[in-house]
Amino acid sequence: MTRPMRITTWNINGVKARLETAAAYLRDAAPDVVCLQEIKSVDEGFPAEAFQALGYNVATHGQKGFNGVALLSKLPFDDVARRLPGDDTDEQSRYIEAVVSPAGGSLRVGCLYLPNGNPIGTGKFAYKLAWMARLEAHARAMLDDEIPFVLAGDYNVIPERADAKRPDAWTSDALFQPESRAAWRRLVALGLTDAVRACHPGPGFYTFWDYQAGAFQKNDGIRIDHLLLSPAAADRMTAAGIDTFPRGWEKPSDHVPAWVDLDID
DNA sequence: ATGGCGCGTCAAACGCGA
Repeated sequence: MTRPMRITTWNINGVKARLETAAAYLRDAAPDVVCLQEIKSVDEGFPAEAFQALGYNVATHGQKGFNGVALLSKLPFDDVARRLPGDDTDEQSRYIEAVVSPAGGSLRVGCLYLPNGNPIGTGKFAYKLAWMARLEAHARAMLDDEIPFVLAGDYNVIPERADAKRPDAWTSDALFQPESRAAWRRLVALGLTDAVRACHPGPGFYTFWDYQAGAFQKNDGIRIDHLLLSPAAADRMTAAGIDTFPRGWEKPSDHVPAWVDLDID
């Protein structure tokens, strides 16, 4: 029995500040494909060599100071796209996708950093909702073309009350607004599978804990990093989970890795 | 209930995140 392909998403909150932490995790967990968000680096400043030394091919879509996403893959990839379709004026680096082709069939992997959207009632929240509509249209187009895919990243959406330790603390936050949650539900309703939720039905699974107020020590977390699978990808899912332990390391990101295993070797 | 952090930019506070 061959090892399944593991796809991991991780908002690392600054690739340079997190290089040692990320390398230690990747050496140990050895995911096949990694979607990184908030690299906070331009492409030329991304430490690609450090990841290549761990056996990864690297593609980045960086930006100075903020945002920025990257794809790492042990298998070669092609058809790299660095924009989410639907708005040619969007200057923020929040999306990169590529096609990886294990023996069992090719898979398109989209790595996304969905806008935070705070504070609500501003252009930032409108941008979040517009971005989600573009993501939905893109997912719909891939489904229409019968392309197997995984859309993985920091969605900045708390889907349900069970996805927060203290849901009432988030009611006025863009991450838990009815409009944000409705847009998430529309995405799922296309026929996509929330991998971690499908494998872990209960509460208490979080991917983010604020740096402040000892949130991690109190397990005062939220689940906002997700992997959505197309039907064909979901048929191949063997496991999914969240690796909480890097949050307890020195100089951690405020997010932790979430992953899915697909049997498509 | 409250206060509480960290990163990048740039060289002191400030924007931004969630």
